[in-house]
Amino acid sequence: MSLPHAILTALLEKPSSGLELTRRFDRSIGYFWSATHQQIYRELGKLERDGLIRALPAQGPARGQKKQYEVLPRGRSELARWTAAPQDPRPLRDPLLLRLRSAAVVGTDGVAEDLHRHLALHRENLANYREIEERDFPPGKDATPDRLRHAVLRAGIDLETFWVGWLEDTLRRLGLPGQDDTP
Amino acid sequence: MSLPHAILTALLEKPSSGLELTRRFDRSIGYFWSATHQQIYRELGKLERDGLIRALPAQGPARGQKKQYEVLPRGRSELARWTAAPQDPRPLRDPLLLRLRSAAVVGTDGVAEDLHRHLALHRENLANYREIEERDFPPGKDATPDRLRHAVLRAGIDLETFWVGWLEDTLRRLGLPGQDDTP
DNA sequence: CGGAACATGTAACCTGTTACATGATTTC
DNA sequence: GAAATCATGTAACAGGTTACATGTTCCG
Repeated sequence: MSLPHAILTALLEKPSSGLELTRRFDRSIGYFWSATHQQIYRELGKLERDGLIRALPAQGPARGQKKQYEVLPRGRSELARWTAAPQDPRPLRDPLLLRLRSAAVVGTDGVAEDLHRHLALHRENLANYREIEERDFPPGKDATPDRLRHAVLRAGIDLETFWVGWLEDTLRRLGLPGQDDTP
Repeated sequence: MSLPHAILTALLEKPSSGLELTRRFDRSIGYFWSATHQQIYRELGKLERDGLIRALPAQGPARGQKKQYEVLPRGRSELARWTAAPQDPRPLRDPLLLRLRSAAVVGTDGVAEDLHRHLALHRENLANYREIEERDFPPGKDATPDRLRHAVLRAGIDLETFWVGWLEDTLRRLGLPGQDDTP
């Protein structure tokens, strides 16, 4: 439902090949919409067949040859249509919360260790996002597109902040804080 | 990957029929793991074939007849195994953040209205969760299972709090706060 | 008896995941 | 010329969504 629109957005920001897109989905775009290269190639084929994007002219066989894509007018208007249309917020679906609920029934063996691991990962993400914020959004950049991209990054920062705080708190309340809960 | 374990948890908390499970997935469990009745019936069949749960003895035809399920020992140990096993945090995948990023490219038409709608929905959820907290977790309930369930609810509350704050902030920064941004 | 609500299911489809296949280019 | 890396793809499967089908019980 959203992958094609993620790809259209990425290609409008900068025309790319499949592999370049994959790389970008491992960095900036992937921070809020992840995708593997298999998904991306499949979707690129579909978008091309539907006339929303096209491959820049290239000769020779397909395999192993770089293929650059760009968005066609129909692709841009489809993206504009999707962006303007209302959408309901997706219900939360988080395995970690489910796991705590099941731990309330079958016991907490192994859970605290994994919460510590998650905590470390979220701290890493948070540090990473903060670096990006300092680098890409110094005070003063005020055009609307920048404000929108900054708002998206802030969401990432605030969500990671939430996880770090919640995990610290939960570990403390479980009485199994381990050795490194307040570094 | 997690639906069967959500169902096992729910059935351990209280043996239920398919429809009762569906109802519970619309309330408490669904707050962090949503599922439709079609998914649930499909999965119940699979869990029964695999010997993790069983239907309590009932005669007559299947259609239209209530069917109560309970967890078998193998089901409980599978749930315990899953709960103890490490899992990586799922990468974020949020259509609303993607939409803001695309709005940075194709324009913000229609976006602010929908952000207001989301804001109202998140405020409702938040009020709902706070009521549940007051009702189900008065100060003093301190057994570990309660602390775990309370931690899960706190995550819901904190996440909704994040969304409300982020949406208010984003609407303000976009300069399109509408009429009811600080009620 | 007829309609509403209860209750269980089937089928088709779409999206995402995992494992593997294949050709091209670079590097030693 | 062998190995590593770049680059594009295929196939099979798992999980989630949407639409529909069917029988039962309750109530006026």
